[in-house]
Amino acid sequence: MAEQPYNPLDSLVFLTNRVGRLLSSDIRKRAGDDVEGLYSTHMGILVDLWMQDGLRQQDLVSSVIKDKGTIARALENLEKQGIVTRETDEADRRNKLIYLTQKGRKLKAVMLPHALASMEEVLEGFPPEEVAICKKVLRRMYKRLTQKLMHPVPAT
Amino acid sequence: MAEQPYNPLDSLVFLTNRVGRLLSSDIRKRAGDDVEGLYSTHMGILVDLWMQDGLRQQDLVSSVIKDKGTIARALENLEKQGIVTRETDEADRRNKLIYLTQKGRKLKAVMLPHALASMEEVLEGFPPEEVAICKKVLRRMYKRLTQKLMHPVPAT
DNA sequence: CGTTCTTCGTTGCAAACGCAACCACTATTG
DNA sequence: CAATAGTGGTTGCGTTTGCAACGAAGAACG
Repeated sequence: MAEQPYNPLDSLVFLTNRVGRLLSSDIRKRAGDDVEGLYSTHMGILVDLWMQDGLRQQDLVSSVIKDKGTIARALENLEKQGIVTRETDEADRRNKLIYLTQKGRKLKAVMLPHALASMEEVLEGFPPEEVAICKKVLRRMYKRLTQKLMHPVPAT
Repeated sequence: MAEQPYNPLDSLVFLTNRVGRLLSSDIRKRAGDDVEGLYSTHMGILVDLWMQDGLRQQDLVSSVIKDKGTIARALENLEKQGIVTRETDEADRRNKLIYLTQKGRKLKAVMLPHALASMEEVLEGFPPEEVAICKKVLRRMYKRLTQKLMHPVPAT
């Protein structure tokens, strides 16, 4: 079999994964004590709740893309830290609705400057219109991938 | 304090992390049994070795962005599976050089079609020139972030 | 209604992870 | 060339993770 030509640097799978990890890691370093005890799963959950408070636990599972058990225990942890509360949905008692506490909402204001500072440094000197297109493409990919997750295409 | 306006969908940290995870997850599903027993850390290591065989273990630590212990044990696992070999570098006996076995190289050919199929589906209908710009921006970010990792800027 | 099927959250378990302490080897300095 | 500092890899420990089995609540069907 011929050698497969494949350069990961040309692959969006590789690039998004590595850049994502590096950015998270950079922001985490900047934040230092501000994120004491907050793991990447916790951050993922928080970001979702910052977008929309009161999500169902199941929404977080599909959004953060981790196991339900993992999310359950991460929420348990966040609840202990006083960052979120979990309430049974009385309209459908199977669901639990997750709400940020004041402390949880405050964390957003704490994290934001670190994230902005990191992005500014990394993107310095990049043509803004190219960055805009990059975001646009990623947003479209994100949308399509999450939709696919909801309605998986049966094997053909 | 005023409410912080922040939409994660505008943030490259959020987008790269989520899209990266979703793509990996999609490819993993497609690959099925082909990646039996291969975790994300393993895949990260393999991709690096596919780019350049015979890397030092330390190179993998900084590239995959995981703890040295984690990489050490992942390599131990891959070695047991007969996918890589580890040899002490006689030029500097502190280093260990990691080489793909034939089985390890073969995995590249196995994974590639899954990755390509996934990307094709996700990017269907996207303007190619926009995708190209997206990759270009990510590549630049990747380069800058890894360089920063090697030569961290002292706190100012 | 009662039975069955599905969805959502929890829990037990083994594997993987990050952190820190450690050992082996090399480089640097006097 | 001896003493010290620095780099690379391993190992122990507590925590997190994914998987699978389970239980509780609602939906669908007769």
